[in-house]
Amino acid sequence: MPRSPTPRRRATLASLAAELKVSRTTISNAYNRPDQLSADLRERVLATAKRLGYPGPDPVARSLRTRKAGAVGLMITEPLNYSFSDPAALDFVAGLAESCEEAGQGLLLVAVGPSRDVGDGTAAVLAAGVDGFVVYSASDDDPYLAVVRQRHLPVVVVDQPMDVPGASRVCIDDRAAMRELAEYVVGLGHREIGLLTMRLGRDRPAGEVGAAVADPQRLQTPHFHVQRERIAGVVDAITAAGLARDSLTVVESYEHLPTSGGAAAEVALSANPRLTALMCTADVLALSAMDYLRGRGIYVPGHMTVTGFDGVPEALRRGLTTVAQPSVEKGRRAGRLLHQPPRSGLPVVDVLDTELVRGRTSGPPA
Amino acid sequence: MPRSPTPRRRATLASLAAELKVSRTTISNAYNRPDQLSADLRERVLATAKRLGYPGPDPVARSLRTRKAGAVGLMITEPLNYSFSDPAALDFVAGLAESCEEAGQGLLLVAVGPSRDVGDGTAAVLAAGVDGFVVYSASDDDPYLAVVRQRHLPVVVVDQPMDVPGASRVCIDDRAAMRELAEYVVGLGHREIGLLTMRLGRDRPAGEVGAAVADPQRLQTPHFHVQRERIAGVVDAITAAGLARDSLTVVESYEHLPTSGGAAAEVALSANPRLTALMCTADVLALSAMDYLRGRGIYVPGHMTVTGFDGVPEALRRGLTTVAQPSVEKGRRAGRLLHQPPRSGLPVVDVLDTELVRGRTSGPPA
DNA sequence: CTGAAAGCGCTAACAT
DNA sequence: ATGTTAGCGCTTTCAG
Repeated sequence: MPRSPTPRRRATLASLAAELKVSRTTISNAYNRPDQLSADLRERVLATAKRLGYPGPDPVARSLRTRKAGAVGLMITEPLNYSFSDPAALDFVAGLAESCEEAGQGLLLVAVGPSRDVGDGTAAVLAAGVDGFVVYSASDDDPYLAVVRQRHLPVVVVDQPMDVPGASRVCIDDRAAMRELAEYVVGLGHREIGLLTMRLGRDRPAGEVGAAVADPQRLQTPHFHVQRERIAGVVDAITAAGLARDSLTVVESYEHLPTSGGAAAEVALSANPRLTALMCTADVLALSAMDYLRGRGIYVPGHMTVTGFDGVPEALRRGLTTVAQPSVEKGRRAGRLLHQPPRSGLPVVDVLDTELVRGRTSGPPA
Repeated sequence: MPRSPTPRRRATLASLAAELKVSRTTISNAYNRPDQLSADLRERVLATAKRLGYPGPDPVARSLRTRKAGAVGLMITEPLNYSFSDPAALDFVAGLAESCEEAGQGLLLVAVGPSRDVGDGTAAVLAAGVDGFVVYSASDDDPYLAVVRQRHLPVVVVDQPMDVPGASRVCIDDRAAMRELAEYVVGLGHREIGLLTMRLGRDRPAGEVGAAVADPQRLQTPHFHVQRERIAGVVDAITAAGLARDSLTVVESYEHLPTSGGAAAEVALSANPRLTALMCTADVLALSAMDYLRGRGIYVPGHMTVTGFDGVPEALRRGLTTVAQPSVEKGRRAGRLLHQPPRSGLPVVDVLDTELVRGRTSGPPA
């Protein structure tokens, strides 16, 4: 009569070996190197394993021994549930997931809400059993980034920050892309332009909520390289066109909510009612701004030109003028860089192409 | 002069202990139980750690010892990149991620593409260092599910399959929800109804591609409980209304692509041109079907009633008549069930509420 | 093809 | 408050 399939003490490789009166090596080989033992013996091992309810070598113990976790960690600074509402971020995750799947690796989403205390020794970033990290769009001074770096694991950065020694980076040329878009907008004749951007720093100025015009000082402390570059791109275009710097009204959104774009648009328009174009550093911002404008009876592009950035499906569907960037491919590349590091061992910077999409939300000023 | 921050051999807890001439326990305590040693000593430990580039206790070794991985695995049968294109699945993941974040746990996306060989000992499911699994909508006979169960870890099932011994389950009453929707459609006067459904089995009938009418035999072998129940719900309504069983044309879509709904609609309409309503077991199917219909000049709801299932944002925005289910909440509950198992230790079944959404895509037959 | 020995890096009891 | 002891479960040389 067969023994109970669930012995009190969970079966281990050792107990299986004892049961079969063979060495642990043999059991290990049965799982990891089938060619190292007779098919017959292997068969017996597997059968006994099933009988004893042995699930195969413990992944954690194996990881300890082999120094391979079989997974990569994805560090996102935003709360996870926000990231899941930004289609661009999502596409990125999908691309990364795809490359992990190909490589037979797991993808560990690391909980790095801004709320969590870094000092906490149990921080998930520290606890993650992974072979490397992908850092998605972190601020220059993200404390978690420091923690990740400390672990001495391979790191691939996506978008930002720029300067992580030893880390490869996948990005686009944000400045050039935004400049091209701004040149197009300026070329249409716009002279009073609003620029709605995401958070410029991890902090927010004391007492501020929602969105506010970013004063020059705020623009000097940009902890997010990407936003900085995109703003610079617009300034480049404006300057090149001989316009005054103050034809540009920059509004920073502190929150990343579905309605943030509308709120920022409102702030921009009350700061400068003569705006004829709203450029946004993300499609989600632009789409929300459009919803807001429609609610106010301001027609796009008749009364107001609106542009975005990212080229997410919904934006393209709605004809938004924007810069399309290959978010999915970013994810794939980031994964690949981790799974198959460059032969040289030196970090690489992978700059992907973007494309200006002239949609139906831009036109000459009224 | 301080030593090089990167010694050839990576610093370990033991080497730190040696350096400081204290026991390993003390170092361990410095990280895990700050209250167990003098603040002073702890300070010294941390300083030396920094000097030696010691990143803190190795997560894998700690996991082995404590038997906690600090992460839960999410097993999705579909390829990951598909899942990232279904908003309902995505919402679910977002909810799960949220609850993991709350619990300070990581979320490991396990690569379980249909392509991977289960026999492969390196299957990611086996290799995942996790404390439990969430199984999202797997077929009754999913081979990976068997593998997961073998690991003797806590398992929470979402939607399906029904019968996983020992596993809690989060679900909705698919049959009742679909029946209510079908009653509404029948109540509008429809007598020839098409039902477009996702895959009914892991396999597909030999030689089939795209979509095909599901014959009675195929309807007998439903490896997906959810689809089965939803179909049953429609049949319930039809039967209750005194209609013949053959007023219903069931079409099964074998692929899960953005255009699958349209393809299935085409199949349904050529199988029975007199259809006046297309009910779909997923919003993504319905939305695609609507696109198809529009392309053919078939107006909704004038010429054709279309209904969906899930209540994803885009569907609600487009006014689809559908059943809204709380996908995000499903994810949260699943996570919670894993992180805070019921006191009793007994598996629970958590049936969430759904809501019939009477949109603008349903009306009386032409 | 199989086995014996030696840890991987850590923490949990249990002293002291 | 700190140290000692004893593994967690596995893989990997290296010999037979």
